[in-house]
Amino acid sequence: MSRPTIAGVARAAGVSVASVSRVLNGLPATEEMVERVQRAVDELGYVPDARARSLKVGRTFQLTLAVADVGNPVYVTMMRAVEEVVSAAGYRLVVTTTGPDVVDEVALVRGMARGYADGLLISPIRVDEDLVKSIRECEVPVVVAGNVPAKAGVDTVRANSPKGMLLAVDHLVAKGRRRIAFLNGPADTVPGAARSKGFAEALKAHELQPAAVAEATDFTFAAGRAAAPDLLAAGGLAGSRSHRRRGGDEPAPTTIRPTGGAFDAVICANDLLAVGVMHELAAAGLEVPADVAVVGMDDSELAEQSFPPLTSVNLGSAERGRRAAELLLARIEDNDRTPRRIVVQPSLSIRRSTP
Amino acid sequence: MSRPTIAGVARAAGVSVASVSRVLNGLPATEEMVERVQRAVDELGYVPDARARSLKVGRTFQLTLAVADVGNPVYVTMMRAVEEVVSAAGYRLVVTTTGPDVVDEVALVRGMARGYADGLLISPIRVDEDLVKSIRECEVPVVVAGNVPAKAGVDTVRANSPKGMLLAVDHLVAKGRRRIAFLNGPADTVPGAARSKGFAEALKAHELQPAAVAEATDFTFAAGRAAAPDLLAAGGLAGSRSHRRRGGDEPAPTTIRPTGGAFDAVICANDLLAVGVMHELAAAGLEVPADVAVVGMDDSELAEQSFPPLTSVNLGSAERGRRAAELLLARIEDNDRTPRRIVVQPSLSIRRSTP
DNA sequence: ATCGTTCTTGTAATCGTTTACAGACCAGAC
DNA sequence: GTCTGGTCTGTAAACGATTACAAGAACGAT
Repeated sequence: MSRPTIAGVARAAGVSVASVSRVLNGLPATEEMVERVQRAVDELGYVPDARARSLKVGRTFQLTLAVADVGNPVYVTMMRAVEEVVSAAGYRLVVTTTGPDVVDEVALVRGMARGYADGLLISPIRVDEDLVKSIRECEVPVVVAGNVPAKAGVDTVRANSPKGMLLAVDHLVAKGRRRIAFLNGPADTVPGAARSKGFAEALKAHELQPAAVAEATDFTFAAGRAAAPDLLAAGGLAGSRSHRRRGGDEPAPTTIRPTGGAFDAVICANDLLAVGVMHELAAAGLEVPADVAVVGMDDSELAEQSFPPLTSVNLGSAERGRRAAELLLARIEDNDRTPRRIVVQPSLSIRRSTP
Repeated sequence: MSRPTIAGVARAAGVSVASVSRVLNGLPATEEMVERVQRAVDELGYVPDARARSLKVGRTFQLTLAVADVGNPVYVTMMRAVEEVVSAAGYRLVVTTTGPDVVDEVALVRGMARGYADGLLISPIRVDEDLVKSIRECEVPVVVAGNVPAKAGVDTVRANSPKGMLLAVDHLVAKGRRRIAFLNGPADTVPGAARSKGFAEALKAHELQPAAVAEATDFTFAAGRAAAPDLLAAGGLAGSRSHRRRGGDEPAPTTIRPTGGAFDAVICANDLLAVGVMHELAAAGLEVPADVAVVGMDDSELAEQSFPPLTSVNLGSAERGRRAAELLLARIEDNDRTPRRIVVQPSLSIRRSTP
């Protein structure tokens, strides 16, 4: 036997479908009516069909969060924050994953027109013309967690990577490190580009030259490990298992060897890369932070789980999630409001991977 | 202007809605018809409404995966495997998160009757009568990744925790460890109960007594850290910063001190707990694996990311995800098949946290 | 008793699709 | 020329809810 419909309930209660619908939605009705309907509903175990309902009322009370890589712990922070806000507002949150390809994201955004959800929260890793276009034309409200051109005319919440980079460099310099290397993710991604620029600016602010720069093929642990040898080689540290050990708190020598020299600190574009690098540093016989200080970005749960715990730039992922969710709810409420562009300020979570 | 409907397309193409629907669904039509419809669709940017479609055909072509804790890396392994299988079959996967409370899970299962998806894949952390009942009565096919009574009459895919425990103990014993401690998660959970039983059996098989047992309040990193002091105290290792150091490969002394003695190995009910414990061991001045060997369970991405990399019991999360997804697809195909109960065999991923 | 309010309930249209059914058309066979 | 059979297309009825509108009931005021 198939599941009961509102017509079945109406029949069982001896009333009309309209009445059933009304009591179910809390519209005024006599006490007796409420009671009869309630009984029939309980008896049949009736549950209204969300598809039919949303077809009629034009809302699904679902929101979609699209993330590129479920394996990246920064998303769990963000997801938790988003979930909290939207569920408090009476929405269900469903998460879908796009691949690293921008075409998947475009397909997803276009697909929103099918009416899966009332809004979309997307954190694109790569952005191109197509994606911007699809977002602008999207049938449902979209907010982007990340950097997208203003002309897209869409609400955005983004991090301040350059400022975050500066915090990291400030900290390292204050601890006496001068030969700072940088491991980026793919530079053709939004965060990759931002962090690359930020790193250059931050070093310039301190009148330093980068000690070494490398680019991983992905924002993943494996890519971080794979890229580390290049970085070590560029820094003249490759295979230096016999690298001189210094006492923990003794400041690094101040002789600044510009680019190409050995480095005493490395900043990584996210925590996964940083943890990957730390593994390779250990394998090369280098100690963190004594020989090389390591700074990650995102301040994800992984940062405190790693060993040594990772000093990491907190780019406000929880706050970004929260603000983005709020923007989305506000836009669903009023689609004519002018798009906001929120920038969340970073902070530095200092842990033991830096002196 | 609102988004176009099939009627708008029909008007623009000068044909009937039925014809539009037919060409869109690839039913036979003349070449000219196909071409006219196609043109109108492209011109208007028409995208069919999934709600209306699924209301009529009774299928959404969506599958739901419900996980308890997005922060647990074991789920990313599983999620990836599930995603692969279901997307190959032409379904969208949406992920929702339940809390640690069984009432949330019951609500979710009941809610499936609203027609959000064609099937549900759930990995419940706690199971009670209500949950079993709600699963049995669920309107859409459900498969459970985890252990649920056979009388629930539902497809399940589960791990073999006792066997996995045995692999861990075998390995530790082979390396000369005899005083083995155990950090469990909450014992009132499905995995907690299974692992507790498995640990006891595995020790018995080797005629050993547990060196110490503790129970964390959750399967999380924080809970692992919080529970570690108890474990160390129970093992007489509390605050033993001056603990005697042994050479790395030298076997532990064979004097077996039964329960209450210091331990030289600890098995943790999942990887997060294990990493939490490793942090506390380090804080207590103990070295892994020289002083204490550590074994995790799940063999999640975190196991290889941790430092030292964590020896972990692979409970087959990827395979479980894959098999569970296949069962779900098969049941959607034919809801009358008799429920299968698949058990996935474990293996041991040996890394550097054990000698 | 009649009228006009107000409150409650039922009838039927609607949301955007799919699809059963019937009608139109055409070709070939007699 | 008529009939048969086969395509192809259009009309209209679902799917399961919400809701505008109308009708009926109750009740007090005149």
